[in-house]
Formats: sequence, C-alpha cells, structure tokens
Amino acid sequence: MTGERHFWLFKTEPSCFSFADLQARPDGTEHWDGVRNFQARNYLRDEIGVGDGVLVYHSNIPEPAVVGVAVVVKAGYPDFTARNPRNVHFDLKSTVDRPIWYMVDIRAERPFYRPVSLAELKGHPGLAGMVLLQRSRLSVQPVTPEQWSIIFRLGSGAE
DNA sequence: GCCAACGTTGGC
DNA sequence: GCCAACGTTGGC
Repeated sequence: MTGERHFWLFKTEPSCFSFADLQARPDGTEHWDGVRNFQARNYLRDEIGVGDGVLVYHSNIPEPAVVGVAVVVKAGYPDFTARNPRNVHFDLKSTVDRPIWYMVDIRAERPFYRPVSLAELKGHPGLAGMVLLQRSRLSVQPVTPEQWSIIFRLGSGAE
C-alpha cells in the first residue's frame, strides 16, 4: 500500500473542461493534462498519489467555485500533449527521454450538492490559509485535511 | 474588458 | 544571475 491520503485542489475553466465533462468520460476518468507551471508540475510528478482526494474548482466564470470531488486513479506520468505539435500545450523542449510536463488521472466521485463559491471560501475563517486565497494562480495546489473537510461539508449541503 | 499579480524569457 | 519586458491568469 501507499502512504497516507493527501488532498488537492485542481482548477479548470469549465468552458474548456468542466466537472460535468469529467463525469461524462468513460468511468468518469480522464487524464489531467495541459498543466504548464513548474510548481504545479512538481506536485503532479512527485507528490500526488493514487487515492488522493481532489477538489475540482471552476475558474474564470462569474461565480468561481468548487463544484465536486474526484479521486486520483493514476499517479504522475509524462503529459503526452506536450509532444503533439497540434496541441495548444505543445512544448518543443519536452522529449520522451526528458519529459518536462506531467499529468495524473482522476475519476469523478461526485458533484457537490451545491457549489462552494470563492466568496464563501474567502468568508470562512477556517479557510483563510488556503493556497487558493493566497496564490490564486497556482492551478494544482495542496489542501489540508482540515480545509478538505470544511469544504466537503459545505458542498454536501450539511451547512 | 480591465488590470493586478505573478511566472517566464532573454539581454546583458 | 539580475531584472526589465512580456505574457498569462483569473477575479471582478
């Protein structure tokens, strides 16, 4: 078995790829490709493990929000879109021998009963330390177990 | 659409 | 290796 379970928040623009799109994939599973930021890459390559929990966050919309939960089903491996010249995320510097960019596979577990908006996250005293609220641009970011349980409860309609 | 934040690039 | 210029992100 692997080590303890960790928690993450993945951002996506729903006009590009939404939680519903993830659910619509076979078995609700898709690779999380296209991340082109080194810090996020390091998490994908080195730290995110099978079984870890993922909060899926919709950005760049009128009311940005966490909209659902997913689980990691495959740990970091080279992002093949970096090697496709016709892909928008193509990167000439990434090779088979020396891949630069990585991705993981996630599977949709369930949509939230209600979206938990950015405004709500900002307003919750227990969430002041969230990376999202301090380095909003980081597209793959760690979430503490405490933050996870607060957001999970909010999204489950328990509060 | 604006613009602040911030990551990346490239000249030196 | 510094840092200015530039490009992108993403809330508003």
